[in-house]
Amino acid sequence: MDVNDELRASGKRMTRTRRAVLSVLERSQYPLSPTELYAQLKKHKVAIDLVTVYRNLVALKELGLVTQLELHQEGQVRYEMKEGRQHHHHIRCKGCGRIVDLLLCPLKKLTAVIEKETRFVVGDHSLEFSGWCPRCQ
Amino acid sequence: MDVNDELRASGKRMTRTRRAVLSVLERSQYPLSPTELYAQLKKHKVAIDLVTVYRNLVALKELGLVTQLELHQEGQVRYEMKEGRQHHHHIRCKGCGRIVDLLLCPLKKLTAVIEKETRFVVGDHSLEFSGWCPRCQ
DNA sequence: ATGGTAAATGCAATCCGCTTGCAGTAACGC
DNA sequence: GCGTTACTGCAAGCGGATTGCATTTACCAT
Repeated sequence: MDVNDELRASGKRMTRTRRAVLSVLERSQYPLSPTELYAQLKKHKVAIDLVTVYRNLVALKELGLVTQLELHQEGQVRYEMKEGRQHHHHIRCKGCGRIVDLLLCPLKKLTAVIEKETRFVVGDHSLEFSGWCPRCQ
Repeated sequence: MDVNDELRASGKRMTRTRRAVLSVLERSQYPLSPTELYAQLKKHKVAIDLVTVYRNLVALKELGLVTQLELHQEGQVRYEMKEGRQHHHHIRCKGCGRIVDLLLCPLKKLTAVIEKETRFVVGDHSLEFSGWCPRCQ
């Protein structure tokens, strides 16, 4: 089932702007904020309103095609394509803002411990690091 | 060195409003957002401006007396007294919003791994869980 | 291919958490 | 007490995100 079919399957449509949003997200090496995504679209001469960017991101998130993340102390959200990538976390440089993937998640076991101790059913977790990248140290 | 001395030591003062902010934070069983803190103060008939709450929280954070945290998908920050408590994380119920302390942090070793792999110097991390509490399941 | 309908869009306005500027107030060392 | 300067309140402002509404557009049924 390709993206187009997934959209249709939940009553959504593939539009000019949605295609453009997906395309920029797919090309990006790091998670984008709505504003950054908007800027990219402008640069590629795509006529689109910032509001439409926001609404498309919400739609794609609902569909499970993109992941929303909130980096520590950034005050904005970011999105990245899910598309086959496994669950992972990020580290952000306090100097230059560069964001790097961490290809690990150590929280499987911990989740079980927490569920036992708190009697919560654990849904999501959020884990983000910040620090200084090699260049900014 | 008590709170009063700590304030003076960094050129700050103990004021009526600051005392009230500290008092509410000390009494709270869970981390408070500035707005919640403001509401508590109103309830206790403390005349104070919301801006002053914000500014006091910044000051107390700079002094290292309180910890600021950002829970996943909440869109606001929270503060809790540091006062002898060890580093820990939280879980938040998606139903009722209740916040519970998790008295553990499994990230010491992981931090070393990350530093080796990414060549970042890791500063902070943020780890928050969300799920469903016993009552809301 | 075309017409109907509901999703999607653009624009303006609005919300909400938080910050800033500034003039007046008050803490506290002398 | 007095003077310095941190602190406060009020108003205004800011940035990210959301909402209302009239218009446009995707796409299914015909």
